[in-house]
Amino acid sequence: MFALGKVTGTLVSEVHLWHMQNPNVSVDCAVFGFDGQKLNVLLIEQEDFGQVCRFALPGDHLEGEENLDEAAARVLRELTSLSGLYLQQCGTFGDPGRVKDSKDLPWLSHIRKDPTTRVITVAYFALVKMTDFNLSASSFASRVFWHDAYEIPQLAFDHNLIYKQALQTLRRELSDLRVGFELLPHKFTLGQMQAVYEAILNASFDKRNFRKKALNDQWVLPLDEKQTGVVHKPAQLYQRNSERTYS
Amino acid sequence: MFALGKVTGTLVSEVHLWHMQNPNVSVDCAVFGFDGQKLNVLLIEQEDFGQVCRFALPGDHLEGEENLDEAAARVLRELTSLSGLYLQQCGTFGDPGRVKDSKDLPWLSHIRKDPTTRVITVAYFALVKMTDFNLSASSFASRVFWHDAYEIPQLAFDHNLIYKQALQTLRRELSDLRVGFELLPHKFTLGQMQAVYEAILNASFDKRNFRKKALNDQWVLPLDEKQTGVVHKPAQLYQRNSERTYS
DNA sequence: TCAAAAGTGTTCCAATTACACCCATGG
DNA sequence: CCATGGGTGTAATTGGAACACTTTTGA
Repeated sequence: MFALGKVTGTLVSEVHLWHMQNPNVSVDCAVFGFDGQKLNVLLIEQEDFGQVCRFALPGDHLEGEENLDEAAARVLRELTSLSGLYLQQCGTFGDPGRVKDSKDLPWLSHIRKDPTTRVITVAYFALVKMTDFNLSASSFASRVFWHDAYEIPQLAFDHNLIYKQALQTLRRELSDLRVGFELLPHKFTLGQMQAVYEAILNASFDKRNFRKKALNDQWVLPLDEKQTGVVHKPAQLYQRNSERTYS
Repeated sequence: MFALGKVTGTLVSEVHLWHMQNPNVSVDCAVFGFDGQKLNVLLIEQEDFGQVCRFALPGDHLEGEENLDEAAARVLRELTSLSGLYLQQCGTFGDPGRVKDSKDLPWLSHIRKDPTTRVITVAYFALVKMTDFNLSASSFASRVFWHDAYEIPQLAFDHNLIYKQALQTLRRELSDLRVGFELLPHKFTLGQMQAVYEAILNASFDKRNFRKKALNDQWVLPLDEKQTGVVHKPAQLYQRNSERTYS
C-alpha cells in the first residue's frame, strides 16, 4: 500500500516522484489446453517488425475500472470468445529491465511512444477445454496458435520466465485442487483424466493406482453412460464430484 | 504484457486510455516474527485523522528503478534496519475499490491529492528472527509493533485479505521449503524448531515424531554444543542443514 | 482375428500415528 | 526436591508403489 512505510512525513515528495515513475500495469496469460495427448499453450505471434523473437504470451494493459481478474478474463474473452474460464494469478513481474531487452525493441518501437517505459505485469494461468474452443472463431485466428507446452520457443520480454512460473503454479493447483477437470469435457473417462495428469505433471502413473485413488477419494462420480464409437472396449463415463472439496 | 491481445490495431486508443487510468503501484509486507511462544506480525499505526481503523501492514510505493523485490526489501530495511530477510511475493491486489472504503478516507485525504486514485499493490511476506531485531532501533518505533498473528484487528484497505493470503503462502512454504529456519537463531534446539512449526501451522505435533522426521530427513545438523543457563536438562543445539535442498 | 484401450486385486514397503517414562538442570 | 523441558522406542495403521492378465469393441 502506498506510503504506509512513511508515516513520518516524506509523503509529499512521494506523490511527486510518482508522476515521474508511474509504471504501466498489464496482465499476461498462459492459457493451457489439452488435446487428448499433450498439454498445449496459446501463443500469439507479433507482427514482423524485424524483432528477433516474434512469439509471446497474450496479454493487455489494465483498463478503466476493471480489477486484475477482470482484465485477465477480458484478454481471454477477446482471444477465445469464451467466458468463465478457470483463471488463477501466478505472480507479478516488475523488473525495470523486463521490457528493455534489445530483442524486443523493434516491435515495441512500433506500438509505443516511449518503448522503454516501465511496465509491471500480473501473470495468470488459464485452463480451457479444447473441445469448447474453436481457434478459428477467434478474431486473431491467424496470429494465435496452440503450442506444445514442453517445447516453448524463445518468447518476448520475460515471458519465458512467466511461463515457467505459470506451469509451476498449475502443477501445484493440480495436486492441491484437482483443477485438471477444467481441461476435460463435462463427461470424461478415467483414461482421459489420467492423461491430463500425466501431461501436466510430465510424468506417468500406474493405471490401477490412479483409478483407485480417483475413485476412493471421490474426485469423480460415475454416470449411467458409456463411451460409444470407439474401437476398443467402451469406457465408463464420469463427471467431477462437485460435492468434493479440497483444502 | 501490454497490448499483445490487441495485435489488430486499437493500439493508439490504448495509449490514450492509459494516461487517464494509470494506477499507482505499491508493495505491502506481512512481516512475521517468532518470540519463542507465538507467531507475531509487524503492524503500523497510522496517525489519527479520525479514521475508523488505524492499523495497517507496512508498505510503500514503488520507487525509481527498483524492482518489486527491491521495493519490498527497502520497506523492510526502513522498518527494521535489517537486510537480507527472507522475502516472498504472495499475490497482487488491484481492485479499483480497494482504497475506496469509507473507513480509510479520512486518513487518505491527508496524505494524497486524490485520495481515490487507484493503487495496485504487490503483497510480500517476510520472516525476521526476533533475536536479530531490536524494535526500538526502528525510526518508526512508536508506530510499529508486534501483534499476535492470530488476533489481527481490522486493518486499513484490504490488508486483512492480504494478510490472510500471506499467512497461507507462509504455511505452504514452511511445508515445501522449510522456511521456518528464518525465524530461528543460528543455533537452536529441536524444541524451538517444533514451536515454530506449531505456531505457523497453528497445530501441535508429537515431540518424538517431529524429532524423528527432522533428523531422518536431515533438515538440521547437530552442533558440538548444548544449551546453557536453562532450568531444565540442557538441549542439544542444531543448525540448519544448508546442504539439504527441497523440491 | 487383431489392435486398442478398459478394467480389475494383491503384495510389499515406507511413512505416519499413537503412546509414556526417565533425565539433567537451576532454583 | 521439584518444576521444567529434553530425550527416547515400538507397535499399529495407512497410503503409495509395483505388478499382469482378461474384456469389449470396431475394423
